[in-house]
Amino acid sequence: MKKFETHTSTCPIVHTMSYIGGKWKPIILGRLLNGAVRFGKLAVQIPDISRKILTEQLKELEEDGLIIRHSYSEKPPRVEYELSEIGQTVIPVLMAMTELGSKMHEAITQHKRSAARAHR
Amino acid sequence: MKKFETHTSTCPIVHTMSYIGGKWKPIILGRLLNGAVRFGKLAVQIPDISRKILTEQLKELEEDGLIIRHSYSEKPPRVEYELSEIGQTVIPVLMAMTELGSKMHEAITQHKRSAARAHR
DNA sequence: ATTGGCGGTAACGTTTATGTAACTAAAAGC
DNA sequence: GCTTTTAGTTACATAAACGTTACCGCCAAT
Repeated sequence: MKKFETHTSTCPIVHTMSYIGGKWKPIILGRLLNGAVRFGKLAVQIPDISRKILTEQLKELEEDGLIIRHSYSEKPPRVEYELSEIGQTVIPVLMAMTELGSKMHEAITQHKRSAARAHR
Repeated sequence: MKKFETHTSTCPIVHTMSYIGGKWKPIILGRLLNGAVRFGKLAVQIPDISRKILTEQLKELEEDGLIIRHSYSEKPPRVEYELSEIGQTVIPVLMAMTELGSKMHEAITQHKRSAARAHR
């Protein structure tokens, strides 16, 4: 079994969280799973994110090399983002998180109902 | 292939992040993989977390039903935390994150070196 | 020359997460 | 009833993340 190191600067989990953690990065990455998507489409598909934050997160992901930015100088300018090779490696984690999220959410909702019932 | 929903309140990834996201929760959960651990030991094993935050995060994990708190009224009081059944379900994600973290960190470090070299 | 779509940036404000220091509770042994 | 150990809590402060609003730069079509 893998070691779960403690020392903050060497723990692999800490690294993972620093690259794909935060409120929006996993969602953005999830949107790029099926190929390149342009900026405007991302903004529409993730309605609750502000454009500023979207730009910011995309820039961080690009700096870390998880995504690639393609800028086409066209009639209306077009900018697309797609997963890089490094970015592809996060797919299993995204899948595991998706898998877990739906199951766990039900279980926890259930758990909280019981807990609420219990302390009455 | 799984759907990666967008709507913030239904996206499974968002749920996952809300339960095990944040700076410390994945680390704490990682420490509980091999069975119950007492409060003091957690504090020692995760040196950079303050006791207040540790308490706080443990309480949240307990409220969500991911961990179980056992309090023994003994000579020096003893409190142990262990993964619940729900908590066990996050193990695959933790493993995937660990797996990813070490590989990706190297790749990204490498990538950033090249990027730095490029813009000189 | 002006308008409209796209992909931003700048200045500023708010919220949420995390941190520090000092204090408390409970029980066993003396 | 005082001390020691463990596991907290309270009050306060700081930092990191996120959000809002308004504006900029480019180009093609009118």
